[in-house]
Amino acid sequence: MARFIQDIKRTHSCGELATGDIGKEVVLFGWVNNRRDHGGAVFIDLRDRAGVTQVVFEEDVRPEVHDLAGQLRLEYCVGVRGKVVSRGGNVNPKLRTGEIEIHATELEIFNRSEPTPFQIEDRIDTAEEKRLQYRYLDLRRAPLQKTLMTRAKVNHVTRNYFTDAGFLELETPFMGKYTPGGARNFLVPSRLNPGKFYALAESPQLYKQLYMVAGFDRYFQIVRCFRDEDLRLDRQPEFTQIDVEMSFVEQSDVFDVIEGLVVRLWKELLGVELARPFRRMPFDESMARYGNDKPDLRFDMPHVVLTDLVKQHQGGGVPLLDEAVKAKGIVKAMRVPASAGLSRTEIDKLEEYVRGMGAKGLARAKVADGGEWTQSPFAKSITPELRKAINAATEAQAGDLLLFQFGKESVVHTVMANLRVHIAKRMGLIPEYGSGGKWNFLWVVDPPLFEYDEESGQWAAAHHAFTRPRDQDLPYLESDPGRVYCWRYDLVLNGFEIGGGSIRLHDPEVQARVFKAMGISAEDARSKFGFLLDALKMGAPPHGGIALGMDRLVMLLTGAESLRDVVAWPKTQKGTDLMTGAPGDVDAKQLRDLYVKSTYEPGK
RNA sequence: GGGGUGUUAGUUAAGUCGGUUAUAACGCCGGCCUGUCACGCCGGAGGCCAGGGGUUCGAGUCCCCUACACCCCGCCA
Repeated sequence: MARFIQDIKRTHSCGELATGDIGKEVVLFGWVNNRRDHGGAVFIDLRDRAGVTQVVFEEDVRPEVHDLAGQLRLEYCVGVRGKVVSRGGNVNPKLRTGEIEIHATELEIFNRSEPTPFQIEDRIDTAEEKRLQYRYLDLRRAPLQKTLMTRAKVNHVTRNYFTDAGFLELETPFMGKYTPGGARNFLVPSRLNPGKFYALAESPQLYKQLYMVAGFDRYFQIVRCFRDEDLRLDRQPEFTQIDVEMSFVEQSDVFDVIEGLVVRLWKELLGVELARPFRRMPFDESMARYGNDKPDLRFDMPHVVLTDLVKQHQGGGVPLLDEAVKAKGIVKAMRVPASAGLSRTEIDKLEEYVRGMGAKGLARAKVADGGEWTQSPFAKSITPELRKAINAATEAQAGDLLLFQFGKESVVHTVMANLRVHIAKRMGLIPEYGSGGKWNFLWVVDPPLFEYDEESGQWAAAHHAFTRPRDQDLPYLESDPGRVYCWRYDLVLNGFEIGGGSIRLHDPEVQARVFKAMGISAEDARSKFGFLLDALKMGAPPHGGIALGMDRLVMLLTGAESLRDVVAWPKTQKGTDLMTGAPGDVDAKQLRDLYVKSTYEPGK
């Protein structure tokens, strides 16, 4: 007797049969997506990753097969043999295969299924906690199947693109030496070297630069990276980067290559033709107008920096603003057009929202017909001159609402940046995915090389210590590090940073000066980065590169709301895996073998 | 480290001012049905209301603590 799998092989997927196949005998394998038992006839929607096909078991054709079909329940895994038949007048327009059905002559139940903890439907309304606990069931759903297929295709297109362009796909170690600065590393104890630890690579940065020194002048890798930092909607502790490095290039060469990739991805995955070149914006402008270096430019509603205006007017009669600028803080405002129609209650809610981000409050002013302010803590004391100047600077019209933040620069930027997006969402300025969508790509360029770290009182690398400063700024490296700008760039899409890179420092002399400006001694630099510093001294070519966040690309390509929806097996916000229970305990012997002892005391 | 939201059948939710036996839909179990496709009809089972403590004559409901999940700040060169 012929058996499924051994003798009866699958002939088609559940997503491909159409009227052209009518009359064929076919074999489908899959899962019971739905059943409708009418007594004399049993209808089964059979599902695999390609789609769904209706199978009919009729009592008067094969009574024993019909009886077995009566036992079928949701998610049973089965094989079916039968004939493709036209549905005649019973077409189901919602199914791709809805013009045909299979009249089954044979059925095998490969495996029954207990009732699943949640139903496998396209619509996802199950708590994420439950979905993650049974991720293998969650992944049976069509939307996640589609997402992972998109992910596979992104990998495929990327490999083809770079390989065609003469790049070599080369690997780098995951287990390396800990280097300070940057993200916190996951550590791996070394059994063979008691008391020593490997660090899991937070990026292949140093190795890819060394590939350049070695002469592999065009490198790429689709690579996992590990960072032991707190998680977010768009941050997982292990994530995938499309990592690229090139020799003998300047910034625009990197942009050309990456724009080419992105254009190809959007065309092949979405059929969308993107315009090139992508827009560019200096870092300082991005901070001033949008409060961060990853502005969502699908809508405008910019911030206006009022610090200088307030200074010119000696505080303009408003003690709070005066104090803020005297304490070296900044003052920013944002004009919310009257059309937003924010009620007083809604504005009060906004105040709660910004307090959660460290704001002390949310000063506001409603602009009246003559330009006067109402509903504002400033209304009584502000001088008409400053008020008029602010109205002019923000282009405020009657009915508009002005929102203010003042004080510590970093807080003001963060609060205003989030507020801008928050209000835009409420106003419906951000189009839904798939609604003709906007793809606002942006290169944020020319950031400062250093940022001042108030805790240590030191200038620290804003990104990493191997970024090349602008030649014209080199004279200020010692005298005024804050005005040294560099060849670093971020690629931003719709408010998400999807990539970042730089032209690297290949000149050992400048490198030494950068370390010095950062307060890192030559000995220190040697012990931490000696191998790279040596390499730079041995004919290192001018080089630069970039890394794209592959997970974020897929998230944006698919319209997913969270990185967890584009990662097959994601971690929770506390870094746990609800399915396997990782991270878990290990026994004492394992720890002894590794010369590791836990100091953790529960409850402390 | 900090701020916020949430946790009620297997799942998703409702549950009023603190009041009697905690509802519904889907799923599950039993029965009927040959054209359904969110099939339909009849019947049934299923709950430590996250856990602990408190207030009260009485708590799913009010208060406190804990756990877990999510969102944000810090952090993420």
